[in-house]
Amino acid sequence: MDSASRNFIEQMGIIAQRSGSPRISGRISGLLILRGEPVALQEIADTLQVSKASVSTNARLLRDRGMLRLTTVPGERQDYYELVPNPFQSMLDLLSKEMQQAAEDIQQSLSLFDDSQPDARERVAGVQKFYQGSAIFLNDIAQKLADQPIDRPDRGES
Amino acid sequence: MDSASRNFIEQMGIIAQRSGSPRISGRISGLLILRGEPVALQEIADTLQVSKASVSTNARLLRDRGMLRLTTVPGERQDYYELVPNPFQSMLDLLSKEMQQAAEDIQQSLSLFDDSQPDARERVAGVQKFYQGSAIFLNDIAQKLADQPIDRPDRGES
DNA sequence: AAATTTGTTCAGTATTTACTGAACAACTTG
DNA sequence: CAAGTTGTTCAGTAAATACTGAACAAATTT
Repeated sequence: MDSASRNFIEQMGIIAQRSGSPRISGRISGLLILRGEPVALQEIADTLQVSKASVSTNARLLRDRGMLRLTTVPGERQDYYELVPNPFQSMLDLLSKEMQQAAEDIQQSLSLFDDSQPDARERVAGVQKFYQGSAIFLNDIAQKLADQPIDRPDRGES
Repeated sequence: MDSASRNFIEQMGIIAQRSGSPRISGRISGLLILRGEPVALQEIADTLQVSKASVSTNARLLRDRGMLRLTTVPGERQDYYELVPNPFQSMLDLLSKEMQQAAEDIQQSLSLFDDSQPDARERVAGVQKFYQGSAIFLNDIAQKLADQPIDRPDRGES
């Protein structure tokens, strides 16, 4: 593997880590972005020089976030992973859902306040609005992103 | 302190933790949102039942993020912390800067690719665009948020 | 200047998280 | 059905992070 690719993969690992995800998950994304086609689990492990246990765990994490999907190859027994058509849209979709969750948690908390401290209640309501609004905004961004996929030009379905 | 307030503070702690920040930093934000006025460092520590060392460290973290500011009270020796007028705008501003940083890191990485793998290079460029675009979007959201502060109605300056 | 107040830093600890190797389960092939 | 392949789970370990108490520094008061 060339040094530019290695650099990109490591970069993606660092970015993942900065945003609170396991470094390996970022590296996996990086590798699959570079490849642009399905890659076998064992090959991912070999290329990144990590255990297949880690690849299994982190690939599932990314799958749960909707960024990867499992594919199979006729006549092959191995699992292949590839990017979904618009991985970052999926990422934002999930982020939006998390913000929505936070909004609901605060909404719940807000309902516990009585009228004895109207100002505080008002400010909590403001926080709730922020999370609610952010969830919506993120959703909007994800929508706009749907028009400019980052992985492959196009591929059709069946 | 009433149970609604305690609940909100804990909720903010959990949300902070979910997004990769120390739980205490979330609790401090929560407390200051409820209060809506400057609170002394020692009082924060007492109220949250954590060491003042933790409050000192985490308050600085929040200050670095632009969410809190240090204020002083005439005739008082203690440090007082309060929310800035629009704490969540500040938060998004910083998030935007981080995305911008990621965009630049990938840009740097992108420049290392030669013409031998045009497709991969193209996809990396797509990732770069995503981060770049997200940084801009976040900035836009922050701007819109500037109109609806969440802490106090208004307060003037001097 | 001694005593007091107050915030920060730092060493140490506890907790959490990431990762690995090995055992296992499911499945396929001979 | 024995042998081989492949992914997952789990126990254990290594590494990172959060937090505390204590020492310290800076400033104020007596």
